[in-house]
Amino acid sequence: MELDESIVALKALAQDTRLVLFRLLVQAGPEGLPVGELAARLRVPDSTLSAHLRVLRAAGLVRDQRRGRVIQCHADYARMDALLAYLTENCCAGSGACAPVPVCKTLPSPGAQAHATLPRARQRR
Amino acid sequence: MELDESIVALKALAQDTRLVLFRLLVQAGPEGLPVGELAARLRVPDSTLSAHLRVLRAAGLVRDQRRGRVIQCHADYARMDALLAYLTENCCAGSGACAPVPVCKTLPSPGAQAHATLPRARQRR
DNA sequence: TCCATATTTCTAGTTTTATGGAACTATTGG
DNA sequence: CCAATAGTTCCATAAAACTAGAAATATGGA
Repeated sequence: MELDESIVALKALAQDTRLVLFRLLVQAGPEGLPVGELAARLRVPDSTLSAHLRVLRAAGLVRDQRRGRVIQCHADYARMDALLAYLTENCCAGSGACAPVPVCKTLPSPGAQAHATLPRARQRR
Repeated sequence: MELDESIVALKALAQDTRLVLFRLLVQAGPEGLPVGELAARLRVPDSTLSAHLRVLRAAGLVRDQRRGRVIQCHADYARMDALLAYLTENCCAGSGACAPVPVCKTLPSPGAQAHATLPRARQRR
């Protein structure tokens, strides 16, 4: 991972709601959780949650897939590993003081890598 | 490290200038670098650099000591380790998908090893 | 087709962050 | 004490982020 991507990922995690959200997804395992379930657990309005999810998706930390009406989200472990590796290599190991990069063996995610994002919203008004 | 502290540390690193700045300090080793040297290398005005340093200090990632007129800054490796440990434990290992926590030590001590197990979060439903 | 459910996008208001000039503080040396 | 150097704080401005209601889109089922 490069500097720019790392910044985006760090920004994505550097916010209370999003860090808790991401943690929830990580703990939920490869199956992940539906958007609605996340909103309920975090007690945040749908639109707010959606905004946060967008940030995490843009950072590559969360992916999802539509299952009927429900969109199931899951953490991208490999991406998180890449971030940790970047930090360990560039902001820790550079000094020679740190242990080797932690290599995470990613569990194959169920299903896919596709974003279940809507095609494109029509202009309203 | 707790959630709040992690957020502060993540916010501190989630900015181009500050991440590069911190990386510089890490690479500079325990000696660190003077504030003026940092400003020169990053090509930012003194006041801007000072503001960034303040954020990194507040996050506990950078410390400094005055040597005459010069203030010498250095990275706090232990703090960075704590952040990486938090992320690994809470946002990675919770899934059982990741390797042990990387333990960085400022001084070489053979006894250290990673926390292998983690508090598993409540399963849903 | 029409309706209910799930989620996103739009929009606006509020807050936070980043930036840099100018003034201020601290330290050293003459 | 004075001047020079190293940093910080103060302040204003501009940009970005957070939040959430309302409207729009997507899907499945009766």
